[in-house]
Order: sequence, then C-alpha cells, then structure tokens
Amino acid sequence: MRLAQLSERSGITTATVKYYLREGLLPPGRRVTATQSEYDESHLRRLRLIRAMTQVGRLPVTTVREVLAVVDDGSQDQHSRIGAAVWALPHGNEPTADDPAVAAAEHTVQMLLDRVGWSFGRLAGPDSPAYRKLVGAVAELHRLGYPCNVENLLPYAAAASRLAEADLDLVESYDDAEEQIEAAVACTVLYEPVLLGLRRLAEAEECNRRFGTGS
Amino acid sequence: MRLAQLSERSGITTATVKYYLREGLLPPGRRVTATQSEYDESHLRRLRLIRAMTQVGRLPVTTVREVLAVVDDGSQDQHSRIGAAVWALPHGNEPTADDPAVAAAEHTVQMLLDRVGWSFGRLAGPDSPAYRKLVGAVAELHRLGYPCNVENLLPYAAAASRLAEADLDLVESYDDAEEQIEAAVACTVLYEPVLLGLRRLAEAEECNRRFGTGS
DNA sequence: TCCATATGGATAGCGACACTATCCATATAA
DNA sequence: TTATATGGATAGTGTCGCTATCCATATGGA
Repeated sequence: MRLAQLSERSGITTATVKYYLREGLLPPGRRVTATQSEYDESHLRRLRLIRAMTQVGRLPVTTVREVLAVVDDGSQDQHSRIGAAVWALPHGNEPTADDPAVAAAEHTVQMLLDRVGWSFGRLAGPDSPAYRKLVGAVAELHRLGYPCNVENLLPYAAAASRLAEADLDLVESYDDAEEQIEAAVACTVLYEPVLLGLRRLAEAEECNRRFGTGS
Repeated sequence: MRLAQLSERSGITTATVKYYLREGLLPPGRRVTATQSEYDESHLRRLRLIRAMTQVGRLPVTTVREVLAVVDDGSQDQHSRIGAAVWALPHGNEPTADDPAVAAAEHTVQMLLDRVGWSFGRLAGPDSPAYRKLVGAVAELHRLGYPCNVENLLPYAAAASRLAEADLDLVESYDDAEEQIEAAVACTVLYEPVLLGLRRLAEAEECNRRFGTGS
C-alpha cells in the first residue's frame, strides 16, 4: 500500500498523513526504493489510533507521541505496557504547586484512596498523570467553592471501579498482544465521551424523575 | 466593587474580564456614573462559572454564552432551567449525517435506552446535545472498529445513572434557586475530570490486580 | 524511450480561538 | 490639581493542528 491508498482507506488527506510522519506519530513505511515506501495494515491501525486520540480525546500531538512511544516500547512486558500506555494518556492543565487548594485536594484524594483500598503499585503513584489530573480537578472544585469531600467522591470511585472491570474485560477479549495495547488506549479514550454523554442523559432523566411532570 | 477589585478577587486580569463583558458572558455592572460601574458577588460567581466551563470543561465561548443564556432565562421554571442548562452544555464534534456508522450508533443507543428504561421527556430527546454527543461517540467507536454494543454500554449506563443521583442530591443541597442552577452546571462540568481521572486510576488498579506482581 | 504522475522531504502559510495589549476621552479620588 | 482608573474600541499575539506549495527524484504505462 502506498501513501495515496493509505490516505484513501483511512480517510485522512496525504498532507495530514505526511504531517503525522513528520511528527513521528506514524512510523515510516518500509522503504522500497529511494523515493517510495510501502505501508501496511499496521499503519492503518495506527492512524485510527491517532485519530481516536486527537479527534475524540482531543489530546495534543505531543501527548499522543508520548503515548505511542509507550505503545511501541518493546522493552517492557505486555501488562506493564498496557498500564503504562494508559498511564501516559491524561492531559489538561497540570495543577500548580504551592497552592493551598492543591494541598487540600491531595489530602482529600488520599483519604478517598485509603477508603476504597486502591493500593496502586508503580502504575498509579502520586506522580502519575491520572493522579495529578484527579488532584487538579478536585483542587479546582475546592477553589471554586463547590463541595468535594470523600463522601461526594465515593460514588464516583465506586463507578470508576466497576467501569475499569468492564474496560479490562474488553481489552482481554483481544488475542494479539499489540492489539490489546492499542485497544486499551483506544477504548480508554473512546469511551470517555460515551461516559460523559450517558451521564448527562442520566442527569436529564433524573431531573425528570424528581421534578418533571413528564409532559 | 469596581473592575480592579473584581479582577483581583477572581484572579482574572482586567483585560480578560473586559473580554468576557464584551462577549456577553459577564453581565455589565450597575452603572454608577457615565464611566464607572459597580460589580457585586453575583459577578464573582459568574466569573467562577465561566472559568469552570472554559478552563476545566474546555467549552468554547460560544457554548458558554448559550449555557449562560439558559441560566439567566427567567421565563422558565426552576427545574426546567436546571435541565435546560445541562442540556446545552455538551460540545465537541457533532456527528455528520448520512454516515452509516451514525445510523448504526443511533440504533445501538436506542436499544440501550429501551433496556435501561430512560424515558426522557423533552429534556433529552433525540435532538438534545447530550444524545447527539453520545451517538457521535458510539459512531466513532463503530467507525474505528471497536466493539460497542448494548452489552458493552450497560455498565456505563448503570454507572451514569448512579452518578446522576449523586449529582442531583448535591444540587438539591443548595437553597437558593440561582445557586442551584449554577451548581448544576458547575458540578456537571467540574466533576467530569474527576470522573475521568478516577476511571484511569481504577484501570491502573485493576491492571495491577489482574496482572501485576505488585512490585 | 518518453513523460504524466506519484513520492518523500522541506518550508511556509492558514484559520480558529482565547485572550492580551494599546490607545483614548472621561471621570474620580487624594 | 493631577495621577490614576474606567469603559470602550481595536488591533495584535501565541498556540496548534493542519494545509498548501514547491522540488528533485523515481516510476510505470504508452
């Protein structure tokens, strides 16, 4: 498969594919002559993964590059790579240090994690993007004066726990190791808008149930 | 309170406050002379709400304007406004019509909603942003070849349902009508990164439990 | 053999967006 | 009186994800 066909089958313009090549998101094809390369199905899958992260997950390309580096890192064992790839995913504003709201948030999060008994090994330590992201979000809630204590967070943690089981089940349904990692990344990202959309629908439904006349 | 103090207490530069005034996100202050206005606590709360939506929710300003229009719309009753404000919140790429993946997604979503028994009145019909967002997300999963049938979605819907109860409980804990609406919007937006962060931590935890040696 | 077409590579430009900086006439507070 | 602040208008900035253009080389069908 050459560039034009790769572009056609993926629905991405050649200019954009070249851009991804340039940025190191898409590995170069197998050089068949000095000025031509051959691409295969793995390049198609990679393009899908890139689009999932950029278009759906709205991750900046630098983050995508970091995630893909982990996906491609053959020096780690399979399970570490799944964890590490998801590890690298989060984005968004990092919380600023030396902020009292951040310290309070960190405390809240620690109590929550104690309460639900998440031990996190090296995959989700206090330096992991997911943890930082969570602390930043809780800090923002504190800063804006909205309630966010352990009691408020518990239902969220319980929900997250059940979703993680479903997610990992789905990942384990793949046989190929490479596809498992890609699925872990893609599904983590792609199910986010699903989750947020369902939550909003559920809020509307609950609104109706509590207040609505139904009309 | 005048502009400089509003800026200082909110931590937003005067230039940006002026920008929000210009864009119609922040209502003008009470004109005290020809060249000066007086701002109050409601302006501070409004600024917090704007920042929650723009900084945390990453909503474009046009969307923020639409949401705030509903928040300020006195012609509707309280409960409709809560629903309507959350209704207007979603953003992101609208699914393109005449796409087979969208049709399939719509079918899947319909079956899911049947299954969980969400009736949605006028708050969450098939034209609501939340519904469109959900369909678009499911379509993207289909398009990229990842499994997303009713069975996959059920745990997500169940989780969303429980979270909605917690969210509405929190909203109802406010006494003031205006604050209830603001809290509904703010908490819907502000708890999103919390939820996504917890989900990623939970995935890491589940990864550890299934595969990890712990070390 | 010839030549339209495609390729990889490099570089510059674009459009959207959320601010940000500057300027100005007026008005206020010390 | 005079330094400072205000509302208002307008233009500029920086980031980011592409997109368009150009070019020397190579291919492959007539």
